[in-house]
Amino acid sequence: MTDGGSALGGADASELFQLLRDGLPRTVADLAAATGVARSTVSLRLDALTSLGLIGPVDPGLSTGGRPPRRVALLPEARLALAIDVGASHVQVGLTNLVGDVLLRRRAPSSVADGPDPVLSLALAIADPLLEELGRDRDAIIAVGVGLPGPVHFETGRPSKPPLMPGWDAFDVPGWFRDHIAAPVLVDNDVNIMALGEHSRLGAEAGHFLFVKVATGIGAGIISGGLLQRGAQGIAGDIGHVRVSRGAGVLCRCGNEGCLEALASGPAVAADLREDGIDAATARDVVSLVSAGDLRAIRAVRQAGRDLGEVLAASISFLNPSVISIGGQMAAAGEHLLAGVREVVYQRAMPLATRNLQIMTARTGDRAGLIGAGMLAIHHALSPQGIQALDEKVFS
Amino acid sequence: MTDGGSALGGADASELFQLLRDGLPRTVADLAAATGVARSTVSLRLDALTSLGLIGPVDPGLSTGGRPPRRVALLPEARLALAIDVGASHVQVGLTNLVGDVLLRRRAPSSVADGPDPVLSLALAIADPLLEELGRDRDAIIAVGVGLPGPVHFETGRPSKPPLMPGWDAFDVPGWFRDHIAAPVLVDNDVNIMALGEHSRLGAEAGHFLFVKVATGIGAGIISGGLLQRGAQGIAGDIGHVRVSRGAGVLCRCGNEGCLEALASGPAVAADLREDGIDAATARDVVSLVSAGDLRAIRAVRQAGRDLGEVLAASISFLNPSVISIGGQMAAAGEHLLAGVREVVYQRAMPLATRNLQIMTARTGDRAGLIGAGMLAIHHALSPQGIQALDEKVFS
DNA sequence: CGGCCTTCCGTCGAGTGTCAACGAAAGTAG
DNA sequence: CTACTTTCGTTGACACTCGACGGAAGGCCG
Repeated sequence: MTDGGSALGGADASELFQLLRDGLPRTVADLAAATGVARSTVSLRLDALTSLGLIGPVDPGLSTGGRPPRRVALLPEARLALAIDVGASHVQVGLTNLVGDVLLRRRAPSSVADGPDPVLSLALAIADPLLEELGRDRDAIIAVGVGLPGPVHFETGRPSKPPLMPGWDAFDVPGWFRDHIAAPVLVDNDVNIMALGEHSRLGAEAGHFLFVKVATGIGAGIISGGLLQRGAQGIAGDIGHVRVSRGAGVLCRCGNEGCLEALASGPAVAADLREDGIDAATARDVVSLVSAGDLRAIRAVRQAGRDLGEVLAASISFLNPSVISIGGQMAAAGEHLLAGVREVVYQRAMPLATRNLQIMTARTGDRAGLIGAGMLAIHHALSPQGIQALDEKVFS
Repeated sequence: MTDGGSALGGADASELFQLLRDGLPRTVADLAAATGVARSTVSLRLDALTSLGLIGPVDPGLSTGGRPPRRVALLPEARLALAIDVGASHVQVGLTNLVGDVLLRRRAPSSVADGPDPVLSLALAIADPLLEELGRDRDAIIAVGVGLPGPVHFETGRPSKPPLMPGWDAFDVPGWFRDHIAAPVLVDNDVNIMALGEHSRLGAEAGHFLFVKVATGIGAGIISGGLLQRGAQGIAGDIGHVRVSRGAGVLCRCGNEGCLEALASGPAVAADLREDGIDAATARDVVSLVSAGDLRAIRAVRQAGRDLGEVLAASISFLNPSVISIGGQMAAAGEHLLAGVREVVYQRAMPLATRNLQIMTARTGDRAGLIGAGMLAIHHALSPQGIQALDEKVFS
């Protein structure tokens, strides 16, 4: 059966595999009950998956008076995902296992404005020593996830008219990788990637989830019904240029006035502080001041939280999320930003929508993007189609 | 094979059927190519579906030099869907065929505040003569769709704390029908239903769609990636209580101030006009005045459009829709309302998001809810699971 | 108008995948 | 150590799917 063809039984082994993707061990009887197929059939399909190397036996289950059932589970280290988080001034590269744990990661300065080839080459140059450290090679990579700081046409993996990334417009990122790694490449914008990363570390209660990145810009990623919502042009969640009430007369780099980003982003808060004679230029400076207990910085951050809360109150009415995570550099200002957000949200939004709503700072911190890039890659590679493609590749 | 069991071959006939749901005729070869299974197998499955009565032969295709291929298609009148649109003061009942055409419909005054039993009984009492008019009976009904003017827990079909519907809270609507019609019952809130109805009459370009109802209240239905987005508590799209800039000091019935609904709803515009000494009480009065060319009414409607546009500009940034339809009674004021909306939207929203965005009045008018209720019912009944359930029911 | 060609339909045997049953295996309890 | 319980791997029966084949239905041409 494995002679040049497929090892997967009825091609339904990939469906069975979906149950094991969470990494938890299961007995054959569990799987038979969950899928409705006979135990003997489950056994056959597990053999196929085992021969692919994706699953393996783990310690047997507890005996209930007879022979203890054997248990199988995903082998998390069977393959790796390569996660690449491209920022404006840095690139972060990591390797994750199949459940999304970041095994190794490394950051390096790199200007996205240098164009695709230098940045992606650097990312690969970082990845190789990481692979070596784990004793693996590029063949161990089952998929690549890439986050870029601008709008991306997800289906093709090409950036679409990114404002901050000269030379990247319509560049075929998956095509570039094709010469270097024989694995599928998924590309999405950095906020979506971070949303996926943070979402993956929350429980199932976060089925309707909003991730907000507050840094140099402000953006959001929407996960609804377990799916990332990208919108018609892939720019859903672009909340940085929604007008807020405090914004009359405040000009934004987008050419409009009163945008959220012009009031609540890191540079905007820093500019506010400079007007008070405080030396601050970036989000990082603001966070340092807040950490140091500077009252004026705290007040400014809280006001930024209120501005953000105004927009989030509207988004809560639209989307009715159950969890909102706030990440990005400014999230390091922690509770002060959130206090402002909550103040306005609980005043403005409808009680039913806020009753079970959690608003919190992102748990994943600066690893959100990397984790998300890994999750995006893994999600694709371990999908039924991905498993079948892998099967055809292995038994070619 | 049909002796007490299932007529559907490998239970995959229901998958094949999905291709035929659009009502277009297809040849066996078409279907074989589309599904990847052998022509002979397709033939067998079509036999099973034919014996269910859902599909049938239509005029053969054009010969390409040999025997012309036979073609099969959905029989749209094989079954009916019962559509019920419950409004605050009226109930509208209709019968649709399997592609969602409304065959007959009737409206009757009915106060939703009378409670579930009187309203639903009335709906059935209207439905029976309609059925008779078509020469059918209740057994012809394959599913029931119900729209209610308040939040609904979709999975269970129970209203959840509706403000305007005393006696309906947590009422088991599908359970009520169980004694009267042996068909699945789907319940959703009226705005979602209208969104489904309007969406079904737009082309595939409306994959990311926003429907806005402007009447006594203001609400929205979101369809993203082809799926209706209901949010964590099923109250997504509740945009009536988002604050707008013109709202300082304007009290809303929700207890807050500055809500969109307090400025741009039918009653709110009517109240504005009364301040100018014009006799107007409801949305209907406002629309009449606009139709009559009353300049003050036109100006008020346009201003309401601007207020709405402010909220929609934000929603465009969040969701990045490709089409926005505006329905509800106030939509009858047509271009004047839209002019205000467009004025603000094109000023505020980002160019990329508005570049390919269509903003229009709902094509389906006051039939939106009815069509949507029918589509909801049909969508469920003709899904793979629905077809299998039907099969088991017929060949029990 | 009849013969020939093209294309499609229905049937039938071969092959494959799935299932329930059965005996062997691997534990626990006394 | 024996009896009992539970699970595992195998195996033959059965159902489903596929490709092939002969017949059927229509167009084309002499």
